[in-house]
Amino acid sequence: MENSWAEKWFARKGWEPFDFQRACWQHYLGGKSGLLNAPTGSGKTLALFVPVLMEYVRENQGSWHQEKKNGLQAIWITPLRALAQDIQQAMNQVCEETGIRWRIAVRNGDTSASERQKQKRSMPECLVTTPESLHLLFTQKDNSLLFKDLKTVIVDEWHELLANKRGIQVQLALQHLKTLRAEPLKVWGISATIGNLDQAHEVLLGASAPKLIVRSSIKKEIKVQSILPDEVEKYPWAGHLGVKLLKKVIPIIASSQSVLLFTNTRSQTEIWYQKILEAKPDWAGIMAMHHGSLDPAVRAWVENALHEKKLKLVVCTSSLDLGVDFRPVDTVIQVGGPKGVTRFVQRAGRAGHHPGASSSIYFVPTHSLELIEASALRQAIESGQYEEQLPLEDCYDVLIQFLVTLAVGEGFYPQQLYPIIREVHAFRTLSPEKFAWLLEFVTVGGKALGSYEEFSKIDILADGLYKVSSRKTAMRHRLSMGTIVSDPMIQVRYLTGAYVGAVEESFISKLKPGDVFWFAGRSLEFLKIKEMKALVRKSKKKTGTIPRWMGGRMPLSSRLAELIRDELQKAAKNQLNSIELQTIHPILELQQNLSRIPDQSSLLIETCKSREGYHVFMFPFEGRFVHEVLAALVAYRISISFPISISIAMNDYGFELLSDSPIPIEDVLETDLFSDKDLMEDILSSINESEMARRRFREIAAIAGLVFQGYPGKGIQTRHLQASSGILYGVFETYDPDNLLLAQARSEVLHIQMEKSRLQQVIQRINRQKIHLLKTVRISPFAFPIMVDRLSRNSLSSEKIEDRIHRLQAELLA
DNA sequence: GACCTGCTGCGGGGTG
Repeated sequence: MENSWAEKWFARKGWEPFDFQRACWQHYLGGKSGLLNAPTGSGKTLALFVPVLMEYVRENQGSWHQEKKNGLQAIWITPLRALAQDIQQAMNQVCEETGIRWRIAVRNGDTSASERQKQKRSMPECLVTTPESLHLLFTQKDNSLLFKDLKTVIVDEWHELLANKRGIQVQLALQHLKTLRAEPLKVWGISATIGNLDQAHEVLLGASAPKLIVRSSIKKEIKVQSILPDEVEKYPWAGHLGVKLLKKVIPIIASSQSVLLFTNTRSQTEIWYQKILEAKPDWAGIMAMHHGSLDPAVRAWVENALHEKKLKLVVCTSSLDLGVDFRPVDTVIQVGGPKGVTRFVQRAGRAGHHPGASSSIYFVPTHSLELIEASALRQAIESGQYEEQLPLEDCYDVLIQFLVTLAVGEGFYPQQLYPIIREVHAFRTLSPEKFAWLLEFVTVGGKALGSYEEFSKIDILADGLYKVSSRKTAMRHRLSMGTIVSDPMIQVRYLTGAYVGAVEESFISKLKPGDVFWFAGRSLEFLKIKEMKALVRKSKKKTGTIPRWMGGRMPLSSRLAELIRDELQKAAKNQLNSIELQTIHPILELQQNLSRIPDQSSLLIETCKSREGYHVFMFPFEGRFVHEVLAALVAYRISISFPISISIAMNDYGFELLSDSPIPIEDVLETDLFSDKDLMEDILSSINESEMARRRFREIAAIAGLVFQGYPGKGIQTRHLQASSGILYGVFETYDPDNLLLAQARSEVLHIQMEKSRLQQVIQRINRQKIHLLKTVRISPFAFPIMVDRLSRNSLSSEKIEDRIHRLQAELLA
């Protein structure tokens, strides 16, 4: 009977609670922790907020009208600031309608100083916050008092945090909060569907926690509709823009109320925005653009206008993947392969955003082969195959930051802290020796930095308490908390001083005064750099470079890669059971005639001679990160026996080796080109590992608080970041070779950058596969995009500089 | 002959 008010309240609203909501109530009131798996827009916030209230009412003997202030009862962690207000509103509505007097407050970077003060005097019953802001609370004076009444922590969108360092922050925060409470703390995660929900549960709640995953039975129907070119033979074989299908996209937008058009890159967003505006000038006031380099104020305006149904179209990047939960959108268009099933489903879910509604998404291929990807995506959705989000481990940078956080706050005793850290999934194997190393590092700067005062952050007080006493250290630490390290950005402003947005410094540094570029939907002429700002004015010129940013490269997920190989297998057997495969048939036929279509049991290798030289193409279909390493490995192993210079290129489908002399591929295939033997050694010899580790170290040094990075988008203070982290790297290498942060940098190169485990699986797969080595008379449709990729950029090369010069000389003399 | 790229996320407080 104790949840009767909730039932009545639902009934009064004419709702029927979903089964999963009831299940959450039951488990929650039974004192359990767990993980909720439900699609967005299905009422998952209510599923957990309502039982939190129920418990409160129960503990107050049914009286919820009391005036007595209660302490903080629940913390709601969200990865996005933009979600906080929405959650707060939804909760406030529940409280208003049920009459429960709860104060629900938001605390994040937008929270004003006065609001912070207010919260300090008296905490609300429920705090909606980010992982970073929660950690900032731990640096406050007497902060443990804030949490004395805490009963619940809910981690929203856990799948977004699980696989990155923010997820480790969440793990650390949970473990710490548990120690502040005598009563057991209830912890619930909310997650979208991912391939490893069990693991998501374990990481959040601990290996020893009883497994409790509540799955909603709500099936979100997702319809995938590809926009097909009229004549696939004439559609580009390579490329990434897809604007040739603009004519077919316009009518879809025209007949919709509000559309989100997702692209994969910021420059692609700029281009599509321009092209649509050219085609439909009358949409000028009702369409907008949204990506990470735009002025935050513009972005906020767009989000708001979307909410108020003022916009017909927003062209965007992943910046709108999340955070439009409560915004009305009826059509979603995806331009280009989304590279992963989860991302695609996430985007599709932006449309028809309420229980029961189906979502439909239009897919616009940017080149012909991408149609295979569309077909694979549909298969993935039908069979429910999602990517896994793999948790990170042993991130000492995050742990160092946390140690300083605790020391800035109330301080810690190492012998008490160590077992607590060991309870955290990411550090469950942390040895006492390593912990001792970390303590030495934060107190005296380790072996290398001992003489520098600024690296001796924590003092050991007389009673053994580890505490930061320097106010300057404390302040700097608060300013640089968090695990997100941005690239150096430079502001773009008009001569009048008006702010346009921020672009990577590397882009601006390539421009000459007078160059014209498109940015934020405007044609701008670059004038000069002044006070670390790029000054521009409006230009009438319609042509110009589009800025390129230095974003991520988003390789094809291994799940989707596997499904693409499945689709190829079907095509090879002529089972064209999707409209996409039928459409692309002429190209597949050409591939078949010139070469062959690889299936799951075979690896296709093509060789070809052209004016450029001798090509070898291999098609593992494993995504560009893996191909990059694989290509370097193969080139290296060839070069051991045959001293020829080889340049390499790759895309998500395969890679190319190019040389001016014939590549003896038959011979090297016989010598176990893909052998497991000495695999890692050969890989490390074939790539510039130390340079990669050095670059990786930049982020680690920033998170560990060794270099102060300032704020992103605020000038160019970050310029020296690479330099100073590079110096530190060198110092550690020489004077402190056992430094755990160096080891971490190398491990991140291997596991994150090169996807080591995936690489090993690929090698194993290739060794099982039958190799088809074919000589083609001209470049095949599969090989063409890889070649284009190489032509369009100066791809990395295994060729030594001297060799290249020699070759160029020889060409000149010939 | 076809082609010309590379995402997102966060963020001071104690004292006078």
